[in-house]
Amino acid sequence: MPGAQLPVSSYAVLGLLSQSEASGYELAQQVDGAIANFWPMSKSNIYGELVRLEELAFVSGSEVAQEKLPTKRVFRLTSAGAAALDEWLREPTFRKERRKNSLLVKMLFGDRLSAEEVSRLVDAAGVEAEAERARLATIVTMLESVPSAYFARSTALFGLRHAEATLAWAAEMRRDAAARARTRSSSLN
Amino acid sequence: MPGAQLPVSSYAVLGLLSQSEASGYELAQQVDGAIANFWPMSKSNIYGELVRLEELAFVSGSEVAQEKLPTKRVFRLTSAGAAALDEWLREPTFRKERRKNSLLVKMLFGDRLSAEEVSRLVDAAGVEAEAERARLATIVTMLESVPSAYFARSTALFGLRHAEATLAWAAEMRRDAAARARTRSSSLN
DNA sequence: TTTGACATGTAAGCCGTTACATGATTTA
DNA sequence: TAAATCATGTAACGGCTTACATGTCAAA
Repeated sequence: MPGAQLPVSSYAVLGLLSQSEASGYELAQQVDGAIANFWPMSKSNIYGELVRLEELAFVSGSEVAQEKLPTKRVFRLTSAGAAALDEWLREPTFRKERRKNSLLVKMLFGDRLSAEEVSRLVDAAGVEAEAERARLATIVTMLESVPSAYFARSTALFGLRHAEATLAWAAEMRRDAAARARTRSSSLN
Repeated sequence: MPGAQLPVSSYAVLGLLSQSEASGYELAQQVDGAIANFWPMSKSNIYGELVRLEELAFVSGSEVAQEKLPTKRVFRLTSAGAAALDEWLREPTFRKERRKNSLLVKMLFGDRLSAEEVSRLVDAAGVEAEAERARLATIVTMLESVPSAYFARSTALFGLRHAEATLAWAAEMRRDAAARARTRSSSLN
């Protein structure tokens, strides 16, 4: 009876709690810092997961009073939670995530647009990808010198390579569009 | 009053209907053929969209009786539907799709795994990416010779470049893991 | 004095999935 | 005779989002 399958968000929370105990509020901050790049979670989502995980006894929360600040509930991973996390981490069979990409939906129906409008879409995607590329390149370089951030760096590197792929694609699209414009205008003459 | 924002799935259906009228059943088949790579939709999803789009008068359905086959409802795009589609297609501001990737969640917590277990994850991702690469490379090449499939090819090319990016990343991870194993064993001596 | 950080949650609702339900016809 | 294709949908539910609700304290 291997653990009931939980949403990935559950394991993301378990993973964070495996590094250090935290309140829901603190988890939300941590998510924005690291995981959000490839697994965004809203505040409500996190609080909801904590309820679920506590019912499963995968985490246990205890109130911690603070001076001059509201009392918070700090959660820590239980051994059952750690076992569930590790089991999931080892599964190489990540259910195939269908990557949804509305840019490609637009591209597919590019026939309905003018060449200029298509270019605008491609350029916008390129600009976005370049920003992402620069952002991730910085992070990857920074983490290079931090041995303990080996795995964090690897996730950023994945994003970097994919941003580069998008840029390469955009460049190819621009070249193709130019070539297309030539053959089309010549066939019109 | 630019159109109320509909889910991307609505526009995907409108896009397909802009190419030819079709029944829900036929749309489901078309989705599996092309769009599913970057915007999968279930049968129920499609039927649901058709209900919504018909209420909005973006499509209109009419029953078509068939010999020896069940009657079907064939939908065609209305001019209002075409306008809504084109407006959406032109928007270069695709709301940022959070690309969710559970592999990266696992990688981020790679510290909890042994080097072998991490390798297994990376290898599995590599195998999957290679299959995807090969599949898409074939499609891109095939569509190369079909001028009318220009945009379909461009979507496949995007997927191809991203599969290559994943492969490149996996290769880097393997190299890093090897280097890491060396420095770690030497520091243990 | 108002804004922002700290802190926790509920409510409503959308998008989408899987499973279920039905029924004729064709093919193996 | 069983399975697949054609054809349309409903039901139930899961995951997640946004907006709402509340309240203290520190800083600008």
